[in-house]
Amino acid sequence: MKTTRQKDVFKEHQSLIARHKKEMKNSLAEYLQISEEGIEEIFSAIHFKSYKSGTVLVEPGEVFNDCCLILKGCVRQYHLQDGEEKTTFFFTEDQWFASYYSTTQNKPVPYYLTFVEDTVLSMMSISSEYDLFKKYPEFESVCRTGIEEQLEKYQEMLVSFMSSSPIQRYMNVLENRPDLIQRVPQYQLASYLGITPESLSRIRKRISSPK
Amino acid sequence: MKTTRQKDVFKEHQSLIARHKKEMKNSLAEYLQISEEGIEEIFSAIHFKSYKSGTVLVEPGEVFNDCCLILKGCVRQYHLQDGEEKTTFFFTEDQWFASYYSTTQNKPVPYYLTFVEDTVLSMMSISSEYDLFKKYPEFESVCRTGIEEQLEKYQEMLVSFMSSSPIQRYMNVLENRPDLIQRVPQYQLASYLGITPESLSRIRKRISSPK
DNA sequence: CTCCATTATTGACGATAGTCAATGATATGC
DNA sequence: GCATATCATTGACTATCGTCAATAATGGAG
Repeated sequence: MKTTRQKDVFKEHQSLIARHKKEMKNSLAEYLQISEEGIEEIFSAIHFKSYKSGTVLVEPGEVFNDCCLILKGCVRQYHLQDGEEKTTFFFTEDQWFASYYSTTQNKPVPYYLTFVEDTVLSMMSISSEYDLFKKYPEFESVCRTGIEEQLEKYQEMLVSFMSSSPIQRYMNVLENRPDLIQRVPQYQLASYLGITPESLSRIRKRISSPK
Repeated sequence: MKTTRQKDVFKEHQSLIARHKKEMKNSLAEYLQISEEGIEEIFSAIHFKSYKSGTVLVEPGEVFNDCCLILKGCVRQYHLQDGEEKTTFFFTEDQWFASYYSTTQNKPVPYYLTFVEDTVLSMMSISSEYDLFKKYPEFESVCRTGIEEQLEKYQEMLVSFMSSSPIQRYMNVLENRPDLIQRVPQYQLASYLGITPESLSRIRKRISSPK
């Protein structure tokens, strides 16, 4: 994006959105054995939106009502602790996030969600999701399966984090999400690994020159 | 349980199971607006079982097919890493666990589930769960909500673990799950906090005598 | 291109964690 | 109740991390 003017980004995103709209409709029709109108109704609840790098999607104190899927870009979740930013997640292409708790209990989230890059999201409000669940049990089934997968993924992340050292966690990112190291500033990656930027810098040094 | 003979434990568990059966049927009828027969069918898929402390529920290499709710007792999840036990979860009363991944993909789990205490579980095989979902969308709805809650809980645990130091994690357990400190051997708690038993011992000392 | 703000690296030092070994305390089985 | 295995604590030492401060590199804005 470095030398690309915003206008171009926007244009690029528009065609990307058009492509994804088509794909998504096809997937819906493929996975759901329901009427054409049903597909239309579900599809029309999905919104596509383009965001500029550095902007904020949600911040502490706000209720977060949407389920978001990343079509392109990167979203960072973090909160402030004693004035320090603690980065807890990086969401990238094909990952989704939501806060059912915030929506159903009408409670503000305790974290920020910001865009690390120019980003394109598809999103559905959780209240329409719930309405559609009632109307189309098959849709609920598909989403439930997705939630089960997500649950298992977070369990694994927790297990992995709990049972490894900072250096192992860094190697783990190197292996499983190598793109992150390019996409994300190092001080954000550091707190994502549960350490300080200085420590991460030294870990990288240790790895590159294993004397 | 120390001075209780196994026969007594069993008897105690039998009456506990009887009580929970009644309660659970009532809850089903309360939360699900479906026919009497539907309630019966769902209820009959739930099994109640009593386990002795120290025994194993699942071990690496086995496929884990049940969704388990703890009525009484404590289950520990751990795996071996370089010959070391890494404890990753303690499940206690009213908590549930399952591995949808293991069941649906027919893949063995990579961890042990063992009983830290004499334990009573109610369980449903995930395949019957899925069958019942098809037949009773309302049942799926209720379970889906439970899974959403669980997902959010694990996200929060991960955030909490990532953004705190060993001593903060210990204080966190002291605050949120004080019973664990009594119920669970310290070396297991240590690896649950991501540290060695020696370090936990020193942390406890630091806290008790803050010179 | 230059300037300036932000980010990354390095150094020095104290605090904490890991490791290995020894000793105490506790539980468990016989 | 005693013997033994397991678990918890302590000590000594090393490695790593956090902190604070200084310097170097990077990247945007104008």
